[in-house]
Amino acid sequence: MQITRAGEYAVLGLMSLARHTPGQMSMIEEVSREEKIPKSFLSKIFQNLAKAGLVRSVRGAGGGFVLAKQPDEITVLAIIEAIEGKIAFQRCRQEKAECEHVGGCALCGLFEQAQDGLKDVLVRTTLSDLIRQQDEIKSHGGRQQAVLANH
Amino acid sequence: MQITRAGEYAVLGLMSLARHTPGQMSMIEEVSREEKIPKSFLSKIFQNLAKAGLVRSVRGAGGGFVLAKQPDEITVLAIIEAIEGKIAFQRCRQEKAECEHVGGCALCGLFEQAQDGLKDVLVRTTLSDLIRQQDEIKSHGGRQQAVLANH
DNA sequence: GGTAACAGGATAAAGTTAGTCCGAATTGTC
DNA sequence: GACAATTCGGACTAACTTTATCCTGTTACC
Repeated sequence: MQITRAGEYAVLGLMSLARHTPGQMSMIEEVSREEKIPKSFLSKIFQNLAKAGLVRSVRGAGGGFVLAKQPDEITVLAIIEAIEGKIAFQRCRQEKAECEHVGGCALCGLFEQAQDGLKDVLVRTTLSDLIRQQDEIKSHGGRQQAVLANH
Repeated sequence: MQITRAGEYAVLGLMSLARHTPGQMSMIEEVSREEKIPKSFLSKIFQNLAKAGLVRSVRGAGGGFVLAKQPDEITVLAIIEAIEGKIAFQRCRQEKAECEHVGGCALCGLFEQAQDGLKDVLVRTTLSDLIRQQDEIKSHGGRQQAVLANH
């Protein structure tokens, strides 16, 4: 029951892109150094983000990655699902509506609710929200609790 | 990002116990057959539930397992955490308040929120809620959507 | 003492995670 | 056109987790 590192790195990596001036290319090398993420792993992750249409990649000298959308149009849910696939707690609903266990479907219903609660939080937060929060944390010396910026 | 089978089996197994008259022993064998869960695996799971104090085990002939509390005192969260350990999405908050990634703590804060949203759903549902819902699903021929019994 | 039941440890196969490595393709520059 | 910079894509791997199974030991009842 954890977010994978790949998902975490994806969000951090995109935050790094978002902090740059819009349209400016960033190289894997840079982002990797900035966020302390293994370079070759990050490169794999960005490949998938490109496939998902969240970043645009440009090869060759002077190439790199740019956000494909505005930071406030990219939700954390979209990023995580791009890397980890659709969030799906329960096994049953996916294909058939009934499961073989006696109490199965009551449980599946509950898991669906739980999953929705989770998604709800992740879909309400965008890259720009995260960056704003991060700035606040930094400017207050990190002494305070996490800020709940979205309402 | 999934509930493990062990966690799922634990809930189903306890639902099975809860359907019996209070105080009546159930054997692994029975529950295993009823819920179609591998016997030896289920036995391991119940061992852990016993350690967590959710069931009482009695050895020897005529032994088995009984719920250690009333079904409405056992939340799904308690069951899942007994089997899978504390739900913890984020890595950072656990020990140190700061993480090394640049945008790290903003992200940790978000994950904490998401995790709370999830826990909230799981803690509001007890074994008896699940059983009630299951009865409703069955009595309506399973044609309807999952019932949201808790408010 | 025999049988029924859980306890607990060892083991194992399969799947997932977290990377690494390398050659190929693409682009800009001289 | 040669060369350097950079991503793309696939193969590979080591470690860990999940999902079990099996065997021996222990406890309780008769």
